[in-house]
Amino acid sequence: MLLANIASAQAGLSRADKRIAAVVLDNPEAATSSSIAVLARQAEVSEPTVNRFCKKFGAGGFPDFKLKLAQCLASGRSFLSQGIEVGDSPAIYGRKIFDSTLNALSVVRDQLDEHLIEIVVEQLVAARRIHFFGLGASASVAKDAEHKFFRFDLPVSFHEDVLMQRMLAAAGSAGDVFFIVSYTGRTRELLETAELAAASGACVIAMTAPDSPLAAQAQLVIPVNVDEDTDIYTPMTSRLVQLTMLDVLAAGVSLAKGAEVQSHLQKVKDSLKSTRIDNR
Amino acid sequence: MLLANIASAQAGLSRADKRIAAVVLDNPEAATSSSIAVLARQAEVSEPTVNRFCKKFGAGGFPDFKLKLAQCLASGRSFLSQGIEVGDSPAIYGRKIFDSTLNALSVVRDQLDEHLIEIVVEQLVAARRIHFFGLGASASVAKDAEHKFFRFDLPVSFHEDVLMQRMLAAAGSAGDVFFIVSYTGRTRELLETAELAAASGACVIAMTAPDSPLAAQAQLVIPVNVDEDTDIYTPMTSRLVQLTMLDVLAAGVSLAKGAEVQSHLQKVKDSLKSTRIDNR
DNA sequence: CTATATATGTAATTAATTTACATTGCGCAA
DNA sequence: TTGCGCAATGTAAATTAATTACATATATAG
Repeated sequence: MLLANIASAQAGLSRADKRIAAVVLDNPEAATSSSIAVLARQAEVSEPTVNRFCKKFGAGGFPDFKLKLAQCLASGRSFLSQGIEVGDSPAIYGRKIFDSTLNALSVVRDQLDEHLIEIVVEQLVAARRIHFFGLGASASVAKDAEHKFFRFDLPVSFHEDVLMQRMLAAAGSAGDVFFIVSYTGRTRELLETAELAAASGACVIAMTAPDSPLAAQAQLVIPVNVDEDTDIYTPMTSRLVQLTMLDVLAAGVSLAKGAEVQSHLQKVKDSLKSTRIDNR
Repeated sequence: MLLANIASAQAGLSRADKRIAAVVLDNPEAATSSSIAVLARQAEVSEPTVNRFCKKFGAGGFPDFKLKLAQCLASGRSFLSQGIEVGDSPAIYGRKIFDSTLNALSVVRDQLDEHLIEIVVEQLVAARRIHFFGLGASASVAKDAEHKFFRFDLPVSFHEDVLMQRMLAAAGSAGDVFFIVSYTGRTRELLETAELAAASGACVIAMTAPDSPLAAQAQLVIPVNVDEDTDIYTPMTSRLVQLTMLDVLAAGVSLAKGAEVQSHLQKVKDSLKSTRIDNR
């Protein structure tokens, strides 16, 4: 975050600030453990200039700046905002992908809407039936959700077949929950399905981009607005954010159902044992 | 890392050190931005005692200690090794889940095997056919892989049907790649499928626990050994690690194929346009 | 070309950290 | 029990780091 700010602001900085930025960007790790005097010397700049530089970037002072820098590095954002390029070695593009994923997750973590989670969990626990719908890349997310919630003895189903989705949506009623996963929130079929479901009196929960038509249609929206380049790669980080959010919801459901799910879990686990080669 | 050390050492500390540890563990965030004087006051201890405490835990001094603490927190390990408990609010269990996910990913990031990635990418690019197999929770990972690699114009298929998997494996030949996803690496059906595939001369790539029977069977193993509690929750973090590894492999494939995939991507994207309500 | 604002540096001040040394308290042998 | 020795902790001084106030330089608009 901080590093990215410095990098992007670099062009519009004054002479001295440019030199400081260059030193910091060149070796951020070193910067986190140097004193203001060392940094000033390296940038060939006076100490107060370094201090002012820090304040310009939102830090309370030099120590605070170092702190933020360290956090920025540790949170795996070192390769942030650096797209994958043609010459990248596996180690480099691997790191870039992990870093951007880590970044996306930590941003979402810091913006978790406690109240929303509470409400969605309530809806899921109370539902007569829960349908997970998704298409394309979001289908595997929905599929994962089905598998996860099934373990908690919820009446779940998953469909990626558009016709099935429509039929179920049209046949919905109060007590049914339609949980629709979509990265864009603009897929026509899912929108129509959401409309049908809403019209039939069911509860529509959308995990999608917050400003999308699908979000507008849904009763509850779990916002997933990760900026990413989908030109070359399919949604990567957004999908992981979605899955992690589902993990959170699943945890909420299991806490809400409490002991009730334990026996069901045991049955599921027992049924899996015989499929493993050493019966563990 | 640091926090975990302090927590585990806590019992064997002296009176003053115990008090410092308690203050730090109680509010690590605050500790990162307080001065040694403030911390000493809170722990009702002298400043040099705090300083010595820092050095005991491998820091060069108090500032270095704060740095390490900040890194530890920023890397999403604050709630680490703290399981979800019954009284947890959504904000708490949400954070715990995100934190453990973040931690798992950053551990894997720091252990990426560049050479392995290179080899797997080569195999995928050269393959005549690629079959993604998985069962249960791993099925949605395999499904995601299919969707992702399809975009790169690779001859992919996905099956979660055990019979289909067996038939395809038995009918395999050199040039076929069987990419098998399994958390445990002990599922009998997948093992037998892997044996069949290997016997038919195909290449078996397993994304699974490194010390499992499936790993032993495979020609290439992408190790995913995340410790997690699967008693209550289905594999969460391991699944995300698997998906992210697949993202890395996909990036590798797209880099390897270069311009060749661009036109295919465009075709896929064009075909999706009309399914979106505003033709974006 | 001057007035004004902005950027940078110098030196002094203040705060933070570390070091050196003194004191306390505790276990243990005589 | 008493006093020796050692580890733990504290005190105060010295060092180092960071910030502030102010002076000077540099650029910019009129």
